[in-house]
Amino acid sequence: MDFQLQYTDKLSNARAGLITTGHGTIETPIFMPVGTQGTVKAVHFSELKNDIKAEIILGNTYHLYLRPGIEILEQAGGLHKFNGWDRPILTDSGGFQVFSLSENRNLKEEGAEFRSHIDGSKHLFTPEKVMDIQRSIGADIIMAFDECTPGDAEYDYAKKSLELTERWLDRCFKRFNETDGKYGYAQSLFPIVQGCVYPDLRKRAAENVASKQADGNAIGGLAVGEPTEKMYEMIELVNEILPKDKPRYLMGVGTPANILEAIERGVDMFDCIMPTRNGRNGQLFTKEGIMNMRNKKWENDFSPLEENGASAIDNFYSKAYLRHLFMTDEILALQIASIHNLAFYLRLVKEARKHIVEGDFTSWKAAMMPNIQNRI
RNA sequence: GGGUAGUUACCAGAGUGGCCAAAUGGGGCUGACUGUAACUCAGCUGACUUACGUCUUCGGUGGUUCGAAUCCAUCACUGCCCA
Repeated sequence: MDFQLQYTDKLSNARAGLITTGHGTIETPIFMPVGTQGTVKAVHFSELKNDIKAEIILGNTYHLYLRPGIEILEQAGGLHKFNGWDRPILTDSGGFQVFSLSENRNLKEEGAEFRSHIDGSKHLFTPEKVMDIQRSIGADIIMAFDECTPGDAEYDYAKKSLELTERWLDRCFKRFNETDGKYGYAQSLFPIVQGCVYPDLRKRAAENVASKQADGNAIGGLAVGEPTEKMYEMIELVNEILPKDKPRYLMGVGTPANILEAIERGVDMFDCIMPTRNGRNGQLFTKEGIMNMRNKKWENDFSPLEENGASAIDNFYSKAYLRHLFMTDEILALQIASIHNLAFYLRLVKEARKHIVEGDFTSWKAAMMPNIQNRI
């Protein structure tokens, strides 16, 4: 994997770059739709390419390990061959599941012991095993196995958690360097900065991560319960330390506003379930603000979903029709909302990139911020 | 015409003398959702009120009772069965 830093904003830390992988290139800043189980929920790949213009999607190690399982993925020739997505893929390591499925796991030095949320069976995820699984899945970018610390963790817990994550990181790199990709193209391992909301922990974590000289670096453990301002502070602090010539990936974030704030602070890559999950739950993101499509006020509003929207479906379908689809529990509602939101997110980062290149990112962002946070 | 069962909030449907503004579903209204155990979850849904609370309701009317959605009488309407 290669990263070329193409432009840097004069008034902020915003950057535009180009990532080259074995499955094509990615223009940054980029938003990566989440496809946990090898599918971006409710969205066909043709729509992902043509309407949404996704350049890279995510998969999840924990979920793909449980189903369909590593054997099937290897028989298929990796996730790209299995699901037919021929562009770049990034897999999360399962570190977030250590956090989100915390009732079903037991953390030990060796690794995280999980109980499957599907059948209750026991599984042990070690850093080595997670590297092996991600070799079998075959994503272009794979993530270190970490503990995603809750945003409200006490200092002592956060410190112990970070130390465990750092020991696991060394084991991840050791295993990663001892093995090769299985399908004829290179994979890159991104380490993850933890440290909760504590500046000294974040600083130390960022320095440790930077020392690995990886192809790219991630910031994790944010937007997990801490105040938003703390998140921005941590991003600033960490990005002062992470290498400028490598892409920076802010994991799991966030709202459109979060993303612009993070781009301004030098983040290049994003993923979030928000456009898809919130879309399925009836929430639409637009450049005018956020709409709840179940609201009665859309009942007889036959105007397009979004004027000059990011995809053709915005003109094709009306607000009243989409509301009708949600109220009657039609599957098409989930599809339209997911496509719309993802297209909006992808256009948002594409426009951010354009304005970074043109040199007016800061003023463009300032004009965008009030609108995209508006409730309509 | 005879018999029988029934009539409860937007719908369905519990409740058979005080703990009932009335269970539970559905529908409706509003909100939440940030590296996806999520087409999920939460609140509200008689009126007025920020709330405490007050008031008006359980087909109509009239009774019995300290007290009625619940008991009695009668009227109206509906389902089913028999002619």
